[in-house]
Amino acid sequence: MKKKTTIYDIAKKLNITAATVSRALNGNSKISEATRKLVEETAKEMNYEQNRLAQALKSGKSYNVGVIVPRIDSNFFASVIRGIEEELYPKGYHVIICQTHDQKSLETENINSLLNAQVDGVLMSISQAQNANDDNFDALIKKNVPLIFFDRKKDIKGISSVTIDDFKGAYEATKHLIDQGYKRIAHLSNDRSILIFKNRYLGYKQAILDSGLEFDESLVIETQSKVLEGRKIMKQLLELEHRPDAIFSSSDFTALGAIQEIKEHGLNIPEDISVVGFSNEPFTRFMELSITSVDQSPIEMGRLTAQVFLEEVNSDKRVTSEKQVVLTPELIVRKSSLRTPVKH
Amino acid sequence: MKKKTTIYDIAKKLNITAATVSRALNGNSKISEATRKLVEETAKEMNYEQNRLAQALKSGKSYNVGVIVPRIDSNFFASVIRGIEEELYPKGYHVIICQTHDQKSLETENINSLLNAQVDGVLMSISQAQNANDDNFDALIKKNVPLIFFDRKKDIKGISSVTIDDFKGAYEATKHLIDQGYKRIAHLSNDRSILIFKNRYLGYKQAILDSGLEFDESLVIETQSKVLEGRKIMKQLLELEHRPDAIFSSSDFTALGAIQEIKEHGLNIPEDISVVGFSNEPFTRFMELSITSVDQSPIEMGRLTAQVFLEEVNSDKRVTSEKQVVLTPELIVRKSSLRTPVKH
DNA sequence: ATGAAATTTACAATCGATTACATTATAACT
DNA sequence: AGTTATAATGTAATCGATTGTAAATTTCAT
Repeated sequence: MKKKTTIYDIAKKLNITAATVSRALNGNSKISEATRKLVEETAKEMNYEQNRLAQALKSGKSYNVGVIVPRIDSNFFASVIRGIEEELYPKGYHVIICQTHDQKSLETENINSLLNAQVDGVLMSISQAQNANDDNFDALIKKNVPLIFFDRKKDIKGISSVTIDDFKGAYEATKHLIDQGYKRIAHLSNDRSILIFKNRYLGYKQAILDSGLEFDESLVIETQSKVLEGRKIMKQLLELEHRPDAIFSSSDFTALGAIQEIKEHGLNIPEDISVVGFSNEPFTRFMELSITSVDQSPIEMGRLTAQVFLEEVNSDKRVTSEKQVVLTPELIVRKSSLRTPVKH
Repeated sequence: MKKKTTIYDIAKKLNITAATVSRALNGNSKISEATRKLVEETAKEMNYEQNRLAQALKSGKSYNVGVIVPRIDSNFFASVIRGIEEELYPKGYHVIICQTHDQKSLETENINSLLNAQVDGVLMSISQAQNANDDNFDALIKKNVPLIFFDRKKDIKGISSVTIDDFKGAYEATKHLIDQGYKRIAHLSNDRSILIFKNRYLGYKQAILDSGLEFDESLVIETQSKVLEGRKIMKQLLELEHRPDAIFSSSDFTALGAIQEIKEHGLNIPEDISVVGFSNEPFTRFMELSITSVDQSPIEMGRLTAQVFLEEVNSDKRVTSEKQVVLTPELIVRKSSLRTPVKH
């Protein structure tokens, strides 16, 4: 590598001190207009670029933030990340993305690895908890590294978060099914120690109770957000003596699996069984049988998460006033749940 | 933040020098077993963690590498990244992921931004070129920062790359269509200044020529890898006087768009028109009408790319022997192109 | 013209880890 | 015992940028 020009090189060339160069470049008010201009020009001339590592060492800030998500090949997380980048890049931050693949061990590894890389903060969506302890976050909290949850959060005192109103999203999705005349609505849930899934479950339950339908706990099945899991569960449901006539899934992926299984059994959607997903993944729109889903405005979520981080990192006070931002979800009705209007 | 313990703290506690601590921790052979153990123990005791920034400054290595891709919400790129991470994490590297969204300007921005962050190398899949100049890479090359292309490459002297044999993949896909009896095969191409698209085009062309079919340049359409673009183009093709009876698309996304449009026109797949995509995105398998596609073994590609990087970065010699790794693609035949065997 | 105030720039320490070189302690050998 | 080889540790410079404090220079008023 060609050796980079440093402020010392500039200083030598101009017969001044590195200190002056540094101040000139940083807009320190104690520097005369004349030298500032001179310095800036020669800096450009010599292709000077600030050595971030040196600056990081001095300031204690790396201008790197870690983003931890279960996976990046879902449109939802990819979009959140995009939102985060849009907000953080202009401020000079870089984003290090880590995937947990929903494994607690990888989550731990990622956190340590990010701490080791001296990140200025961690924005994360937690993975499914194999067990209940939160040692993972302890390391972050102990070191006082700003931690912000988005979407999949845990309630931890003092930790900010940006989420959507999952209860409301689930409630409206379920209500939509009820309004369409479906009576026996199953719910494909997920690990309910993660709040979003708990809230989706609660929203579903409340909608059923509010409508006077019978709530049947046996129609709530906990599974993972994977197509094949959806198929497996749906198969079981279809074999029930009194099978459901609608599915509200907490994930688009399981919803997709369910749809495949239903078709394979020769049933029609939405005539025989209706399906609603969650997240508004692009494929829900692109399917021939487009899937009704709940949009979570992921880019907006990413932007907000980044903003909360910036606020925290820029507040010199240790006020750590925890902030809970909650977005409103939007139900997108598509073919998979829309019964053709009854013909007279 | 709690102040971290440094090697000086350890040194003070043991009444030795920071230098000794450093050497002990780094396994320098000039340190006695006794003090080494002592140092290691107290380090653990005091929760010592190496300050990467300081080390980076001293060594000139940041242990960060940049990965630039058009987007991360495609399974292909997400998987390549996963492969890269699997290879690089154990070696202590971190991966900074940047998206270009196929915009040249963002590509430029990302490269500069990564250089500014002092990355030790850049692994990238180039975005569509709005124009022909390669100034983007010049900055990297000039600074002698290891650059490695994967998948979407440009031929630049001295730059290594990891790709698949796109020609072969396209050839076999097209041959498969010909073998199925299709005679008028259109090709949805993409910016052919990017080699993968050029090679897919050439493979398609060669397969047609080899089979004795007539090659019709007007059946080759250049478009972008988006569902809606696929629809648009397909609409035009269907309006042709002598419309194609098969489509070989260089992208799964345009293939999907094409399929939607074909169905909307009341035609049957694969009876009336057959469709083959490229990349083996998960949705190609999950569709009710599963889509024939070409698998690119993305995780393997990622791992190999990372390996090539490690080789380059660890070779103190400036040998810069460029390395071209080429993987073999695999055609996955599915419903969208498989004619039911003729019944007698 | 002279002292005080204001402005500008230089000096030197610092962030934490690494490392060439110097120094001390220990062992070995004649 | 004396000399040398060897092992173990210390000293101090270095990476590049920042910043409190000191010093130099200029400006201004009298």
